[in-house]
Amino acid sequence: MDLTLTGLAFSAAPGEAAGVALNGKREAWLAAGRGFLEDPKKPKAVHDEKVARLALAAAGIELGGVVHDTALYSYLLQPTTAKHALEDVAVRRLSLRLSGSVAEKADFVGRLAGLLRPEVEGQELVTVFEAIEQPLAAVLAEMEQTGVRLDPRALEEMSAEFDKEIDALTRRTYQLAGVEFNLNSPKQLGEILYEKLQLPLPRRRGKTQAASTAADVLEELAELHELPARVLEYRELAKLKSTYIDVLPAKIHPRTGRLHTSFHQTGTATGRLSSSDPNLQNIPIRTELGNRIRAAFVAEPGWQLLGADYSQIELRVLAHLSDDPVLVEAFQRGEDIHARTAQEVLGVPPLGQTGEHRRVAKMINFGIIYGLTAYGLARRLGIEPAEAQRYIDAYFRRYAGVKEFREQLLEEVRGMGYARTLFGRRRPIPEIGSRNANQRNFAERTALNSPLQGTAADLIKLAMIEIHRRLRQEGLRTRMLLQVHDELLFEGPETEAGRATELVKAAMERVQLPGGVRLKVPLVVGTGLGPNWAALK
DNA sequence: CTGGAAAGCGCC
DNA sequence: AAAGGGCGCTTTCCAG
Repeated sequence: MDLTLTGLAFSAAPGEAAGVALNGKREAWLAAGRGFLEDPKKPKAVHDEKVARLALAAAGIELGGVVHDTALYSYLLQPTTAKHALEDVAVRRLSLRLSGSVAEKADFVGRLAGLLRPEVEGQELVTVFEAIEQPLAAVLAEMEQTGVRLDPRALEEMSAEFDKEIDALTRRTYQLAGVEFNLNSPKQLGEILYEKLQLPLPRRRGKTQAASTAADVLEELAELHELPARVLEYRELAKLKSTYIDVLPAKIHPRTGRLHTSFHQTGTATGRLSSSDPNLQNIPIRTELGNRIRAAFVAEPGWQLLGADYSQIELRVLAHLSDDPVLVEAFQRGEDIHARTAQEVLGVPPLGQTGEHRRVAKMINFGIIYGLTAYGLARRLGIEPAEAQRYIDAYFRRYAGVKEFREQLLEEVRGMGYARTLFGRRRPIPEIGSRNANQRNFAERTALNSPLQGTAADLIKLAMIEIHRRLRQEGLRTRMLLQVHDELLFEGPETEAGRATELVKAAMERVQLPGGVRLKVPLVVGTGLGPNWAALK
């Protein structure tokens, strides 16, 4: 089909998806497709630009022919703005409101493409758009449509079991409090802890100065009284039950029998994806009970799940961007980075290191990525701020390249007003020049973190595009299911698991930066196969 | 009854 | 004055 597409819009009736393509003469074609997924919770409409792409494909319009995407343009230009649906962008950029007709949408898309494309070009965002976001959209659409299999019976069993335990913990807590109250209410719990039981009031936190009952506070109070200990147990169970155990089975699609998340490509300030309805990027893994929920994500009979994750990707990006000799050398030699930091900062040679040394070093490494303060590190390590400050000073002495990088980066962001990833993706940080120290400190943490988190996001997105292409090229049936920031989940026939593993690992390790740039440090990828998501060892 | 803010917490 | 970056979901609580 000979179309010069200059835009994409979307509109949908129940069970139907429609794509609108627009050419240079502002004539619109409507391509409708039936049989796309309906959201059982929202039977009204599909309403998603990725589905519109599939509708176009169904009508024989090549996805490769699409050259503009106004939602993605708008996002790349203003990633800290929340909404990029056509309605929102039209109001923001054209001061025009949609009346609803498909032809009007097509018209607006055309006008917006003409307005936004030159801005994208002027801000050197074309590479990010063409090499990353545009090709990624179709990959995400396919992942959403594929969905992931969930064993609802496993969760139903857990539901009954959790009910019993939650009930027992509730009764025990009431007994310890000497009164019944709403355990889900931090306000009521605070009254019990700090008034009735006279437990020591923690430092007031947050803008409301409410008496905190957060987990780290309760952990300390648990040394003094049984009640906070039981509340912590109650909270873990209640959280898992209300957020996952009771919700996920209800979201299994009646026609596919699988769970279909939505991946949002225009939802984060840094370039990461997000996931919702349900969010499959926050499935529990940390605790024993949580891991049982993860184990309910399973492969079809005769198939296996394949997991692949980047190891320490943000620290590797930091090594590349900063060119710090110690950090680069450590990664080039394949060292355990937390052990190396323990050696550099705590002065303990690898063979003399205890678990505690490593825990502290790990906290410091993570803290660096997030722009830690002495106070924050002290609170997390349970030490004095002065001691934490000595660690931070020691870190920047030993990793002088990181210190230098941070200073140059802040200087650049002050001058430009935005931070950039290795690929040129931007994040505006206007508060970097604020006279309010609070705002400015926050901005400086953002300025350091955004290029690290954002470059890591760029890298895995590139890997996803390449993996999708190669799986297809090799004729494999293995399909991509989920992305969880530095991890990918696949499902495929057992018979091709070996080939798929090699393909995925190779693509992730050899991910090519636009312009043929190579990272100064290797990208290390771990893989695992198993019948369920918790068993990918 | 609905919407939104807050608190809290799941993940990377 | 706050005190580590990025998300989404649940519950409570309160205002309209």
